Amino acid sequence: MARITKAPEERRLEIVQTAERLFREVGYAKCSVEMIIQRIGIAKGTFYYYFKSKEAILEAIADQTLGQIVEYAKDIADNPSLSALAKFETLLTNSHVGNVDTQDISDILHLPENRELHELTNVKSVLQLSPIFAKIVSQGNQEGVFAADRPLARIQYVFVATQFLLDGGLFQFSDQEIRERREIAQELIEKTLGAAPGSFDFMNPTLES
Amino acid sequence: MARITKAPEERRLEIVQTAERLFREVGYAKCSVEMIIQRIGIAKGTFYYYFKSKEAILEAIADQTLGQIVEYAKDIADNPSLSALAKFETLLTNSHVGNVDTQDISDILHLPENRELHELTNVKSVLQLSPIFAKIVSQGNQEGVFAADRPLARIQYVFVATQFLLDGGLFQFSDQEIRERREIAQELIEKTLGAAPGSFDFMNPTLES
DNA sequence: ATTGAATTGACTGACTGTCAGTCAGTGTGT
DNA sequence: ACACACTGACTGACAGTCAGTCAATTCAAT
Repeated sequence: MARITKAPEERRLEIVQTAERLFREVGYAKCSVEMIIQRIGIAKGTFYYYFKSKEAILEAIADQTLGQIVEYAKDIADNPSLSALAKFETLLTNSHVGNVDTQDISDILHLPENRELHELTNVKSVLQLSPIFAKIVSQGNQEGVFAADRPLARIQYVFVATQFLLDGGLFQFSDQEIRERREIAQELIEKTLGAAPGSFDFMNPTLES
Repeated sequence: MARITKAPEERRLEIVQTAERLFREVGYAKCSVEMIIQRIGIAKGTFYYYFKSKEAILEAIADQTLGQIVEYAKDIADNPSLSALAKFETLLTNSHVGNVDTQDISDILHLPENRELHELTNVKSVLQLSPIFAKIVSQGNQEGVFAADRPLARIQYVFVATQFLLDGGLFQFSDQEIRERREIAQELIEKTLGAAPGSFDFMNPTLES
């Protein structure tokens, strides 16, 4: 077959992007390496030249996505002109923080067959994002809006609960159940951080359109 | 080969038990159906005569274990001579409730390669156990030791956090980190249920041996 | 400067081994 | 003679390997 060489960067990206699209279309388990390489038009060996296993590329995709989110969160957290509460509002309402899934990738992750990847991503996102949130909590302590010792442990607790309970597919809750649990989440986050009741009202907008 | 026929019940149990032990020893993914049947001395077809897939037996094992725990929890919850707090203490300290894993099966579940099963079990245990806990919370409300509306949603929130955060392998925390997070957990559970500070001291025993 | 030999590293694809799952058929108790 | 437990060779699919190919790059000799 005609041999086409590309810059490693480019090839790697090509493989990642194609794999990502296929994982979304048919699910990780059902997507064979064969499918990926045929779609691109490369040989089996090329795939394994870049990735040591099929799982490795999955992690690469997840890490890449999470990396973008972490970067975004850091930007917000380090912005000196925002109050702690404003930072929380930005991170929790806008954006995909607290919900690892980019719009694009969320479908993949919520397929039942991708449970494993999903949990992996959830865990990683908690571990990487919680220190950033903890920093914001410390800022809030200094501003006097929070009163929370051991910010990291506290943030992790509520983060995990919110992440795993409210995040997409895991618990198959109805809209009503989700709404109720989000209200509880707000109350508990406020209590956990020692914030005034209502501080996190943005989590439960009363939609009057 | 010499053909040995057994009562279906017995055969089924034999398969489940052997599979359970092997999953523990080598992990679910790395344990082939071949291994299981060779250990027992049956043919491939026999395995598939009893279970429609490899995953099916995994679920059977998980369900069986969870079933025992749920039954135990129900017994405690329905015991009219125990106070709500006593019930919580029994369920949270003794036993494997809030930690699906039986001593025996916990090793399997915490192998990294069994992440999928692990999450499955965690989710199922939350869904099945939380209504039981919610009942105890209602009892506590009547006794005046708790003040918690929407008990189910509340319980699920703290349950998920505690389960996913503190349970075994997921977050690879050190002993020190676990201890700190358990203290936070106690505080938040008390706040969630509107219980007096210290009500759940049994969660963090000061060990003076 | 030009040649061409040596080296590198991206790339190939036939091949291996493994495994989940199937099925046509066999033995056994009632 | 019937049904039900059981058999094991077989299939198809797949992840991963490896010996080798090819083109670009480097560099030493002319």
